[in-house]
Amino acid sequence: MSRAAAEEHKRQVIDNTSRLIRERGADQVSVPQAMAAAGLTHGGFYRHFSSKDDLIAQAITAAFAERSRAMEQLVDQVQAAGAHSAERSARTTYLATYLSELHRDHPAKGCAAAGLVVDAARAEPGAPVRTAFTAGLRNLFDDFQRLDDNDDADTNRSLALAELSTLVGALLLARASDDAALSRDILDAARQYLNGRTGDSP
Amino acid sequence: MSRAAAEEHKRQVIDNTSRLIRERGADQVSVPQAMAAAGLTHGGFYRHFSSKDDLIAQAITAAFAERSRAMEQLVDQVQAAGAHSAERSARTTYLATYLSELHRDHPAKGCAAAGLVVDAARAEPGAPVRTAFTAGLRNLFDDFQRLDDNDDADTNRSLALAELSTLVGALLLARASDDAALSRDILDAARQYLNGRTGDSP
DNA sequence: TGTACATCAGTGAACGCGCGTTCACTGATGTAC
DNA sequence: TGTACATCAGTGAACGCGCGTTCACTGATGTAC
Repeated sequence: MSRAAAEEHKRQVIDNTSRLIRERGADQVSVPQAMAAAGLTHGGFYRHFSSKDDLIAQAITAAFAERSRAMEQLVDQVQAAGAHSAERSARTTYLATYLSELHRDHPAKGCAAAGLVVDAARAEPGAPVRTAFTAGLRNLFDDFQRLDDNDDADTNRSLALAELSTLVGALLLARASDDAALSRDILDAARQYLNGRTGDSP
Repeated sequence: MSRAAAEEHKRQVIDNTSRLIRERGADQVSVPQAMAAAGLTHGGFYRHFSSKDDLIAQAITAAFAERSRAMEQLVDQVQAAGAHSAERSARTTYLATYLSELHRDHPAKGCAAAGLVVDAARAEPGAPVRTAFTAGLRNLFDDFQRLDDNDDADTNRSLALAELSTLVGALLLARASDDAALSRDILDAARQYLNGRTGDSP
């Protein structure tokens, strides 16, 4: 195989792993599985990664990057669809998408913060997994804050931290609830709460 | 050993496991470890539990029950300390305690919903682990709602779902952030957000 | 452009380890008379 | 109250399994001349 092919294989392993870990958690994705997801056997793993932890950290970074690109696209789409107050509209769209049953039921392609927060929380301080998560999270806060920018940047940062906390908490609780009605109620309550806060409604 | 002693051993295994899984996650607590935490060897495990999953489900139930008792005590204390508007005060106290660095740094004795949400979310629908979590969560919502009861019960339930989502999300993100300042900012932002919402201040 | 050699991505077998679970056994507790 | 037996909580060895990691090997790609 060519070196370009090897690079492509590595990219595929990372991308597929970034989905697998959001769905099952890092512990439930083995090295053989991560390699198999890219059509490879496990033996060559250490040509690309220094350890399983190394792969997981890179997969976390990739998950946040993928979501950041999706967020940019959403903003572009809303702005292209015309309309003044495009930013507020992007925010409302983001909330609706984030708190949808689709997002709840498909963690593999979903929010990296929600999908990986516990894996990061349970890692040792200073571990690559944790620093990768923290960097991605900081980026997510910035992206989210940009959705409803206003004059007071400090207030807004604090607001972004709190609102994203609500999004992550609601999504996770909705995913864990083994009762369709309760699960939907949690998503609806969070959407109402966040929209009501700014006087916006879906 | 007497049968009473056996019962006591079982209780100890469940209680210790309920702390271990909140700290490390269910996957990171082995049957030998759970037994050792009660001073036993692993061989006798299946006299008490039908499987590891059975123990985990019971430990989840125990974790929620333990927290529910703590919440009752908090309400009693606030009410005993006198004061009209005792309920609003109980709410503020609960928020401050929940979003404290102490709670963030000690998941083992902390909120069961935050500590176990991902373990439940990753379990199969209908699995004992999930139904135990859901039952406990429903109870937690009820308890929390009672902290700031008002006339409109429906609005209040929705509010309780959203506010608890904020608490859980903020606590988890604060635990995962590998940066002391960011971690504190998240807790502070959520507390401000939730207190500002009802016009209450710490 | 063609040949000779070095590189290295990927394979598949193997390693030691801890997992959940099973089982034969022990001996104190509880029961029947 | 005392004796004989049944129960069963707990022990420790063992099981098959999948894990993360290592390694000798292969053969196509890339480099030097």
